[in-house]
Formats: sequence, structure tokens, C-alpha cells
Amino acid sequence: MATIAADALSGQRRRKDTTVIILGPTGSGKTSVSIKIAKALDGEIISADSRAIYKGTDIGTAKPTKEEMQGIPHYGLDLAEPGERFTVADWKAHAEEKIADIKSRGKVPIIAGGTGLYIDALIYDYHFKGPTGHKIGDFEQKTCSDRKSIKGDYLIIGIKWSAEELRARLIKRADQMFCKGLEDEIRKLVQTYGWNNGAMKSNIYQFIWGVLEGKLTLDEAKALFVYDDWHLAKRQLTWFKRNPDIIWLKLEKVYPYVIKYFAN
RNA sequence: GCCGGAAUCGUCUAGCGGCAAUGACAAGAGACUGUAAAUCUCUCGCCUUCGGGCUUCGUAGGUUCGAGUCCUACUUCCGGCA
Repeated sequence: MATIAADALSGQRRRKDTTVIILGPTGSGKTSVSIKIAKALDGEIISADSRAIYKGTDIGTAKPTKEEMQGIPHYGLDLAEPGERFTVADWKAHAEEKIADIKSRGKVPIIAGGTGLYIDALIYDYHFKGPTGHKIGDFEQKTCSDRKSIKGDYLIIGIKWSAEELRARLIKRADQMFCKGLEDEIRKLVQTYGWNNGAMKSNIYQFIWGVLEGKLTLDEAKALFVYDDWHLAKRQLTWFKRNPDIIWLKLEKVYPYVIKYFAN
């Protein structure tokens, strides 16, 4: 009995201290597992995605919908207007604030995302010089450069796929994205923010726009987007590869692994 | 059937007598601590002791010191006339 109580206690303590990080290339399934994990662990999710930062880019950046979120609080989304400056430092400050807040309420913070730079900044605790607590974009020079040891209690899981599998997933996702009202989304974005801003540069929008302008057929646009997405996935993987602290698991193993980790 | 034109690395492409052969895309590897879904670098016929070696430009011959480049035939494809 005493042992069980002690276990429960250490479990409690662990719950309070560990931040779960679910990372992986685009299309690897981060969003859905992290929501599943959040439900099981009473957690809340912080997105680490440099594009989901922007408002209005919902379908194009594969943000989870309200229904998909299933009542799990999500942070790190819609933090800036398209075209507005938003840096790693801004994201790090936001994430740290949210992690502290989530922990203080006795819940588990779950970081889900594919932007390696953001995650590195968090776990290796990059310092950015400049006045903190100021409005977005007010940070200046870095003062610290260290990617050697993790600062903090993180469980870092990477979602592993073979190249063929991932490719197939990206193709499938592209098909879905292209029929989910993307055209309306992009029209609205272009209308409000104009065409020339970072949020729309170089992602699915440029290809859809090509279709709207009659320069591309739908199939061409889709193919181009898949290439683009694949290149992104490879770059993300290159970034993650050098991080020795990532535990790489197949998608279906991620949930059980995390649950077991927290049960012990 | 006749007359033109074309066949080059996974794909498209440069090449008009000195070439392992241009560029782009794809593919692969990598860098990246400040808008990162960005940006950039390297590899990309085969082998190499990194000096070089070997085999390539539809197929087979020929002309040349030398041929992806010129000639002949064949094959395939695209135009025009039939």
C-alpha cells in the first residue's frame, strides 16, 4: 500500500514537471496524437509551428479545427496577423509563459510542432537579448549559443515514417486540403492582408493562387504542393536528426509510450 | 508510300569536329540562434590509392588524329504531301 502511494506520488510529481514534446515532419500526425495524449493526460497543447502562428491560415497550415481539438485548449495559434513580424524569441516567450501557466494549474503541457528552431530555442534555452515582456518583435541579439544539453524536464518524441509512407500521407493530405474550402480561405486572406506577406509566401497558397489565376491546373498545383511539402519535411528531418534527445517512434507507438511513461 | 524534323543522365534541355558533355526539375546529403513552410551549400554515368581510370549521347557501320556533333543504312516518334 505504501509503495502504491509512493508511486502515485512520484507519478504526480512527474506529471507536474514533465513537458511532452511531439515533433516530426509535416504530415506525420502530430496534431491528432497530441490531442489524444492531451485527453488522456489532462494536458493542454502548445503548437510549435512557424506558420500556424498566423491568423487566417487555417486549412493551408493544417491547423486543427474546433471539433478536432475536442475541447483541449490550444496555444501558439493565431498569435500574429499575416505580414506581422514574429520571431523565435517571440514564440519562446509565449511557450514558456504557457508552460508555466499550464503547470501551475496542475496540467501537462504538450508541445506539438515541426519547427525545429522553435523547439531548440525552448529545450536548449536559447537566450535572446533585449527587453522581454515587450510587444512582439522587440527582441534583439542573442547572447547564448548552446545546443549541448537540455535545460528542463522534457519528454521528446519524434514521429517516425519511412520516406514512402510519409510521401503517401502528404499526397493524401494534399487531396484533402484542396477540397476543403481552401479557395475561400485564400481569397479572404488576400483580400485582408494583400498578397505580399510572409504568411502566404511559399506554401500551399501560392499554388492555389496559380489555379485561381488560371496559370496552373488543379493537378499541377497539387503536384507542386506535394513537392514543396516533401522538401519541407526533409528539411525538418535534417534539423531533427542532430538532436540526440529525440525518441523516435512510429505513430501508433507514440500514444502508448507516453501514457506508459506517465503511469510509471 | 514520298518529303521534311527529331532521338542526349529519372524528366525536360544545351551542344553544331577536341566533352563525361550545359541548364532546369526531380532525387540524395547537409547548414541554419531572430519573419525558418524561408534562405543557403554540396553530390548527382561507373570506379578511384583523388593523380586519374573506364563506359556513354536511338542502333549498326563509315569519314576523320579526333564524332553527341559530318556521311550511309536501319529503328522509333512528330509535322506536311499522299
